[in-house]
Order: sequence, then structure tokens, then C-alpha cells
Amino acid sequence: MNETSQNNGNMKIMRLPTVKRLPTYLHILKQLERDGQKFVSTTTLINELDFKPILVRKDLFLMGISGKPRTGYDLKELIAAIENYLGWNNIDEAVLVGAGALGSALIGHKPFEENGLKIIAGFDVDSSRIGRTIHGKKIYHLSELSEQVQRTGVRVGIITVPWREAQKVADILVAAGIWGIWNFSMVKLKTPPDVVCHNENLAGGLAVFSVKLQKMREALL
Amino acid sequence: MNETSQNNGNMKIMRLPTVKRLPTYLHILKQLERDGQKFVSTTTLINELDFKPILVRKDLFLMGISGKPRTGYDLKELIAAIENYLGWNNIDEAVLVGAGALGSALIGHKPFEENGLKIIAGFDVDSSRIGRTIHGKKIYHLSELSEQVQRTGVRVGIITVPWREAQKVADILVAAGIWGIWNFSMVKLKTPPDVVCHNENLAGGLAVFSVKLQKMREALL
DNA sequence: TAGATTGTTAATCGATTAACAATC
DNA sequence: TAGATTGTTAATCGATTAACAATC
Repeated sequence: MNETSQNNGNMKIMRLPTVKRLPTYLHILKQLERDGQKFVSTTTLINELDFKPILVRKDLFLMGISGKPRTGYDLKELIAAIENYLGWNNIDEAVLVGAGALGSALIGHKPFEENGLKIIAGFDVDSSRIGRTIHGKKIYHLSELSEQVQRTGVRVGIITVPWREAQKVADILVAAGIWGIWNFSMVKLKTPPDVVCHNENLAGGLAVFSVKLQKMREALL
Repeated sequence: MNETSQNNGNMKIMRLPTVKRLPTYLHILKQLERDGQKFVSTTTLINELDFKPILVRKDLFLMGISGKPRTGYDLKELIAAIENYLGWNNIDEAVLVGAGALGSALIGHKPFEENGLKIIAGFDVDSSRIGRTIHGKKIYHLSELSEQVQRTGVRVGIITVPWREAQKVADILVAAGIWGIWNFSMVKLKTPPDVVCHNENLAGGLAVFSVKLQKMREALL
């Protein structure tokens, strides 16, 4: 069995560009399901997207399911396959460190909870934030993190602190036994190889947007 | 002059993967500058990154500057070149629509303001939010957006509303004469070709993180 | 059957990496 | 000079697109 053979559910092939597109598909598929559709073809799926159908077929192939010529894919089956692939059918609990502007937002961001990531508590060192409740989640002092992580068995940590503090917080999370870190700070974290560390590059997004804006401005001159 | 020839500042070559890395470089370069360094080589720059030096050189080449063998790049010149390329040396003013959890965060997110994007006001339709001040920015009713955009000459709109409302808001922004939209909602917006529209795919980030986590879990079994 | 759609195989495109000559 | 580093040219790698046969 080689890399291009069908995915059997055990050994999962991971292509990052594909994985990034999956939530977009999932969102549209769920809408179609609410509309009462039973089947979907790649051509109809990409109606609201600017992908090519063949790209979608390649992506769906990795989910390990197959469609029927003329009818397309079974909608329910497809949704289940994507959710299973993403692991969004079972919930990961997470703690969040850094209850500033961005952290407060993510604590209350509904799509995360709907997609398998449940933030159970926030942590900070700023005394004006500690003890408060943000979007229903309690904020504790960072010194309590280790004990709480160990007691609750939480496996995921989200870092939304200023960049100067990020590595320090990562070290605390790792020491507490966390398995994965979703890092929203600017810095590349140093973590042991058995801890999953994923950087969310918001500044990179702004950079792309800025350059696109400039391009357009030049074109209009 | 072809695509691979040196960028002369007028006609700017845009490679998205490069653009996404620029803020990371910029951040480290500014730290080095604060430390009193005058020059930087690609080898030292990537000390805290996991890129290859040749990748950095290729990226910097697009900035239209050149370094000196043995000494590297002039730090000040390099920082200025990147900031100029990104347009982060002059400020874009923006309005934000959707003062929910995520919107409130972005309104107060310092790195945006430090990097050329100044949010001047927020808009919403929820009466409990209107009239409030979030991180120093006033929240107005959406119906006031058009008049305010036209009066202030703001050119950029940020969308942080639930996905059902996103297209409606985009239409309002376009009608008000905005040039660019930074879209944090799930949906692909339909906008005229002369409006720059950039989608920030947070769910895609979560998807990649989720899959990485699962991979690690499988590996540990 | 006819035709839309899937899935396979090959071609293209673009980004990263490697090798190495040029240079201070 | 010797050696580190830049910048060029070529090779590799991976993702997207194209062409088309298989299928219901």
C-alpha cells in the first residue's frame, strides 16, 4: 500500500493544503444537508467556491470515501467522513493562557466549540483579570495552571500572550503535561518533539492583505 | 525585465508564501536592532526559525535589496525595505463590522495598530453593543456605516459577523465605497473585481492543528 | 442509450532545496 | 589570503490542473 492508495481510516494521509480546505467544504455541506439534499457532486459543491471540481475530488479521495458517477457523494456519509478525519466528532478540551483582547475573543468564539475544541478555563497573570468570567469561562492565575491541567486531564493549550511571554508559557504548558499547543503569538516556540505545536500566523494574514491592497491601488492608478 | 529580475519598487512581485513569512522576519529583525546589531546574515536570522537560509535569501531578494558577502544585510535598510514592501510604514484606517467575541478582540489587538492597520470604529446591529466603547473604540449601529465611511474616507473593512450575515455586510461595505475587505467569516464573499477581498481561514488553522494532534496521538500508541 | 460525474494517469506549475560560482 | 556569505543556476519536490477512461 503506497501513499496514493485509498485511506483506510487507520493510517491517515495528511496534506496540509487539503486539510485547510476541509472546514470550508464541511460548512457548505452542512448547509446543503439542512436544505434537505441527500447527495452532492463536486460541481455543485464548488458553486460558492473558486476551486476546480477536480481539486475537490482529490481532497475527498483522502477522506477514504467514494462517490457514484452521475449522482455524486452521499451527503451524510461525506460529512461524517470529514468530521471523522478532522477528529471534530469528539471533543478536545483546552486551556487558554493570556486573557487579553485576543484571548478573550477565542474563549468566546463559538465555531471552536462547535468544532471539537472546548476551552474550559483561562489563565493570566494580570490581577485585574483573575477571578473574572469571560464568556462563561473563569480566569485563573497562571500559577494554578499546572494543578488544574493535571486534575482535569486537559490535553491542549492555547497561547495568546504577548510575544515576550510566549516561550515561558509554553514551558509551563509542556511541564504540566499538555500534548498540543496552538500558538497565536509571533514567536516560534521551542518544544519537545512529542508535543504538537501549531503556529497561527495572524500577522502573515495581515501581510498578505496589505500587499493585495497595495497591488490593487497601483492597478487603479 | 522579466519576473526574476530585481524588483525596482514600482512593479512589485507578489509571492504569497514569501509575504506570509515577512512579518516573522520583521519581528526578529526588530529585536536584533533593539539589541544594537547593525548587520544580519541569513544564517543568524534563521537561528530561531526552522527555515533554510537559502529560502530567506530568496525572500529578501524580492524586497529589492542586496547584502554584502561576509557581513550580510544592513539591518536598518532591510527593516525599511520589508516595511515598505508591506506598506506597513503608512497607516490604513479600517472599520470593523461585528463587535462580538472575535470582533472585540481584533479591535483591541495591538499588533495590528503597530503594523499599519488602525481600526477607527466598530459597527453592529445588537442594541446591547451599540454606544459601548471597546478597547477605546466606539461601536455604532450598522446603519451609520455608510455615512461614516464616506465622511472619514476609510478604505478598509473588517468582517467579524456570523456567517449568515457576512455577505449582507460585504454588500454594505462595497456600496459605501470601501476598497478592501478582510473577512474572518466562513463564507466566500461575492464582491466586484476592483475590491480586494482577503479571507482569514481560522477554521482551517484549527483543522490543521486537529489533524496534527491526531497524528501525534496515533504515533504514541 | 446518452450524458453527467467519478476516479485515474499524465502534464503543468510553482515553491523549496541543492550546488556552486562570485565577492568582499 | 582564507573563508563566510551572497546570489545564480539547476534539481527536486509537491500541489494543482488537464485529459480521459470508467461507470452508473
